Amino acid sequence: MDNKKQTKGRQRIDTSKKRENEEKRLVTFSKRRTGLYKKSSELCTLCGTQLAILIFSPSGKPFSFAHPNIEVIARRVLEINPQSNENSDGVMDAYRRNKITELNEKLTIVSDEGGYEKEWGMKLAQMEKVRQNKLLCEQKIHELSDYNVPNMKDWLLELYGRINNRLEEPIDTQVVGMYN
Amino acid sequence: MDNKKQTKGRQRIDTSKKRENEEKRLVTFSKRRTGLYKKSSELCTLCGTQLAILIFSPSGKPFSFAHPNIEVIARRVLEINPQSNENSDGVMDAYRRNKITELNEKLTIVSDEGGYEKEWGMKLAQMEKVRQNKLLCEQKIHELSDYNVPNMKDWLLELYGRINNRLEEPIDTQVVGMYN
DNA sequence: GAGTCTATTTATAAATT
DNA sequence: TAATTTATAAATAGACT
Repeated sequence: MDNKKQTKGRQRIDTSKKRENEEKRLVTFSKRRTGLYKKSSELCTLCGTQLAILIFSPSGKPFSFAHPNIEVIARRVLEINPQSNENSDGVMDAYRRNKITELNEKLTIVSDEGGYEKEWGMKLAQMEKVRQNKLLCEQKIHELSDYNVPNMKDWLLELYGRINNRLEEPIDTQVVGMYN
Repeated sequence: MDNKKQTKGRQRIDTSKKRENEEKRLVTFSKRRTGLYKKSSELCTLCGTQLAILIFSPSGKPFSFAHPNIEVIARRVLEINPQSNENSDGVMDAYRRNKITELNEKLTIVSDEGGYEKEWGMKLAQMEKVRQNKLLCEQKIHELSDYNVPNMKDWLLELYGRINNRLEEPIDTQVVGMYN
């Protein structure tokens, strides 16, 4: 009889460093991003939370995921009753899951096409450009005296500033032009 | 010999509906949020992406996670060389993972204490209040004519609007007072 | 209520189609 | 170049501390 295993199955990878093989890296990005959306969706459903995720690929392409609203829309598109009590193992549920995945892809495309997220994508890309020169957290964050932060960039900067303030050894920071 | 199994082990749960037992729901929220942070962190490390997550618990308490900057700070705190090539299975790496988890918790606390995210938390809570009256995606989104969206709330609204525009059967939406 | 331990479910790396 | 398959790694529900 044929006891030879057909594949080596899942192999352990080092999650503490970047995958250098570009092909593998792209496949991993796609698979794990999908997995992250699923986990996020489940967290929201199980615990009744709201959630938003933004991912910027190295090229600056933005991906996003939000819950529960995408789910609400999915139910609408699939004509599934919001209070449905179907068991998650059923055939219909597998179908639903696929549809939701499709819809998430559509969400990404839609928001990307509109150029809407490009706005943020560009801002982050600019930040990244600066970061590659000098680490962001080594730059001074000042003039953020109130908490009425208007956008993602400032939110992140503010957050880092706060962490920085709590470090035993404060990081000597200074602002370098963020937009050039 | 004692063949009796000590526990029933992991049991399957229905991920298509909210956990009704509050104690279990809180445990699940804590465990899965941690898991989501880990997955997010790995995605960023493996694929070289930037990522931000916002989670609002039903009570409006905000949690956040951002990468790679938190990692950069973690390395600093742990005095680990950024270009370290240690294998992820090593003892030191387990230690590092724990420290990063700790730091993520600190991040949440820090940003929460400052009242910074409370701003958003309140906005989302207000949105939620409206949503419970009438689903958000059933409300009209208008006057968002440009893409220079100033905050999270508008970003979400804009996103939903765009999805809405692509649906075969447009949702008849209208704005209800968002802040009362 | 946070951490540990099983047993099991779930995610996914690599191969394959 | 994107789906499917296989085998294994990783996450986690429930019980216990």
